[in-house]
Amino acid sequence: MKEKYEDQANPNVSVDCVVFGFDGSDLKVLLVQRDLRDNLDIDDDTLVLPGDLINDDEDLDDAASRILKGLTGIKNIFLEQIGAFGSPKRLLKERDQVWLKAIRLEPNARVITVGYFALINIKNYKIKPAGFAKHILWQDYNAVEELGFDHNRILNAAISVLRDKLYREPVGFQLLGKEFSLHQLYTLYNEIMGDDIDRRNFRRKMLKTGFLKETENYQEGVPHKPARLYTFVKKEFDNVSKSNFKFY
Amino acid sequence: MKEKYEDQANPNVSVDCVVFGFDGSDLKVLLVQRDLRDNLDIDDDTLVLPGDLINDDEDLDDAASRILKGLTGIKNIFLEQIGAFGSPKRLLKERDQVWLKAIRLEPNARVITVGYFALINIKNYKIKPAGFAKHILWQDYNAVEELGFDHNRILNAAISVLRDKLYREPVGFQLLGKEFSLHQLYTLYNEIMGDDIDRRNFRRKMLKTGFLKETENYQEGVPHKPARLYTFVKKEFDNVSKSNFKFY
DNA sequence: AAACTTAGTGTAAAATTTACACTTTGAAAA
DNA sequence: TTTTCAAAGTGTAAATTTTACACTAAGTTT
Repeated sequence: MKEKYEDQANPNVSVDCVVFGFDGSDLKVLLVQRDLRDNLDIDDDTLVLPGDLINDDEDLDDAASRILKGLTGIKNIFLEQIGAFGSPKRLLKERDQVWLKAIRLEPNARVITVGYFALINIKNYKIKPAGFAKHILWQDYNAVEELGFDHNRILNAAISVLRDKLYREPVGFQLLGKEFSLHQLYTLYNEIMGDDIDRRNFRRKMLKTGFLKETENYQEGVPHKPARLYTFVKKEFDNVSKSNFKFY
Repeated sequence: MKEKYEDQANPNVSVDCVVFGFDGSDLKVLLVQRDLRDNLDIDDDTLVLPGDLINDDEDLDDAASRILKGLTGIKNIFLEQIGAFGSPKRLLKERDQVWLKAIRLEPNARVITVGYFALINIKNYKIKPAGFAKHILWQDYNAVEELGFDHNRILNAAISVLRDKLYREPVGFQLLGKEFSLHQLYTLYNEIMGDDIDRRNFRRKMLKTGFLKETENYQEGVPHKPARLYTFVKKEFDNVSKSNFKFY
């Protein structure tokens, strides 16, 4: 495995991605089991965020895109930087050291990592089945336990950023399909914010923004009155002065 | 100069600090003229943000603190990370290359930098005079022109973060002395937000927060009615649920 | 046809935000 | 000592936004 990094990887800087998805009722995070991913013969079922060292000629955003492309096959994912994580102790847990020694050319190098968070529509994009699939899982955000390295810390930072953004920018739409019902959007907000939003007020406020355009389509195959589907109109959002804007 | 970095510096990661100050009417940024700072015999009056490579055993925040301690002599400065800046082209301007070759052991190394922003009370802390002083200046934020490297980009990110924070958290107080008048606070908000805030509404809203405690002291030496001075009570802020809180 | 499930709708009260102008106080100038 | 200057300090009414709250409609399943 080691030669994988020989050419161009910068031994001191990595990128890790928190990929959020929403399955209609729960917030999910994409995790990988690193020993399986890396085909290592070590006893280690530790879950980690997808990540990698950056290449020396590669921008940070591009490194994150590359990783996500590898995982999902999708090129244009909503992706945003969270920040840099650089504790000198961030790689010192025992199992992390075992993994590093097994895979890195310079296992003792100081590595700082740059966290990204990505939002994808879990239904549209099946995880690329090739090779990867069995080492990757969508885990319930609330069920995440101890991850490798300092990845819990990165995940915490990501959820904060997500909540903050959800409140001020129309990012929630990234997690849903092109057309969605107001109820789906409502469930998403309620779940991620952990809050108890008034359904009627939420609906009114969302519609008032002007970012939602109603379509002529309705839910199908549901055992109750089908809801009208809406799409998100980005143009409208860009027009509005973003400052002071609150989403619910 | 080169030996300075030999021991422990990590050639691939640096930290740059945007230090904001407020002189009572204008927002200021701390800049350094790098050739003078580094005692280099090159013709280069380029201004840059204070920054340095990190040491290999040093956390990112600590590196930023170290830099600010060196500049100002103060240990506990309000300091927050902005994010990582890692374009592979960020060091390629011609004058930047000259500087790198003059000072770095590995001038061609890929360097990503982590931006920080700091708020200090410009009046309380004179810039450490020793050696540094003549290479350092407080420049009007609005008068900043082209800086070295990608530092304009970092500065832009910093001002966005500052505005955002000012709006939601009581960070403005970091820029003022322990006791301050409402007018000073008002001027600060008006200046940084570039906005035109109603004076009476601002006053009412600020007082209503409960974070301000009035003292028995008044301005002295001003050629008009002296204003009552207030202090900031952090305890109150921590009590309030921070979410949804808006400052003006 | 009845039961179930979610869709979809309006209003009144409370809270917040906005716009707006005059009097007070102390220092400096006349 | 009187006048002038500059900022301090103060209240209200109208508009807007937020909140709390409950029933009918529509389609599916039993």
